[in-house]
Amino acid sequence: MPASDRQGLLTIGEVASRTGLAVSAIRYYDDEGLVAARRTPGGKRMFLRSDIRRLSFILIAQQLGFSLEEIRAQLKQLPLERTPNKRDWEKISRGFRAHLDERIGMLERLRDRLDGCIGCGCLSLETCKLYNPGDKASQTGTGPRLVVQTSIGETST
Amino acid sequence: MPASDRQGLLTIGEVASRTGLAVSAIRYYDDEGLVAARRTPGGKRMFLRSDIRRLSFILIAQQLGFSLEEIRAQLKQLPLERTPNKRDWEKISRGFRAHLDERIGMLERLRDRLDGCIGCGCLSLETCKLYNPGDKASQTGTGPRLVVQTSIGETST
DNA sequence: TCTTGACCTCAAGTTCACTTGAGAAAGTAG
DNA sequence: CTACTTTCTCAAGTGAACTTGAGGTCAAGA
Repeated sequence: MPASDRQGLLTIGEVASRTGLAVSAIRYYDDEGLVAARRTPGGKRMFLRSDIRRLSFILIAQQLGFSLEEIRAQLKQLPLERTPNKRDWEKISRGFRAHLDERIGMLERLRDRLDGCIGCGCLSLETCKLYNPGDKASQTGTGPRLVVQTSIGETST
Repeated sequence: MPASDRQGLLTIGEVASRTGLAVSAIRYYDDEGLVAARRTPGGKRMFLRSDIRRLSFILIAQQLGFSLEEIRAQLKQLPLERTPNKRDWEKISRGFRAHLDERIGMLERLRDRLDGCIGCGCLSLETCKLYNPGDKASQTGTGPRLVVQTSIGETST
């Protein structure tokens, strides 16, 4: 029997063409636990329609610069084995929105600073404190710490 | 003679502690042509003070998700061998600001879309057209194309 | 002069997010 | 049943952005 028998489940190829993702990428996300495909007796992956939503979320969050690790943390709030409901998604999207706001704020702060620097004609990132408020940045940590910090590690809710 | 003889030039170690970058990273940027250190007769890298500015720019732009390749393109507008002046930096920072605005706009659009989805309680990324306006995204290109596209490839000025 | 620390080069290793390839099995169309 | 497409696993490769390590040099202080 063709596609009608499969209880609304989708093959990896179908999911690929629906999301625009490569089949290999979807397999990778499955291996990494970002989605949880079930299997046919023959061992083929079958996806819930709601998995498309998960994958969409992954794509968008990635575009925003979140790592798969961070995205995985967000998605952990969703049930893997049942279709997520309203409440489930609301929780995620609220947290996501918070991160968006944070990121927008960071870019705006940077832009405004930059405006100031253009205004004074220097773009002296040292002087304007856009970068490395304390000069000796190397003492404050391993990597460089900027004013524009991101961090999605902990959900601040 | 100690640091006073060096005509205002900085060693790689000094640059590292000033910028918070690892020495190895600075060497890498030098190899990649993102900065252009001169050398002492003995072969040691010496940097202009203005190179700190270049490196600061690299750091900030990276935080915003620009690749070294893209950053290199921006920095190409600066003279490598002389200390960049007001005008030089103004040009860069204006282009940079444009990219910031673009990125802020993209995030705001996404946030507003997401608000709508939270409002209707679905976060149906498919339905809400946040992602893949035409469903069959795979036909519109190789990778997934989102509403939130970035691209800094061509400077639109 | 000797020693120490900062610096050098070059090759190889690392992490992330995948892709590619080989070889095999599953499922569908005729 | 045959042919063909899709899918499977597993290993290895890719590119970006560095880091690490080995082995050697340079320069300033005791």
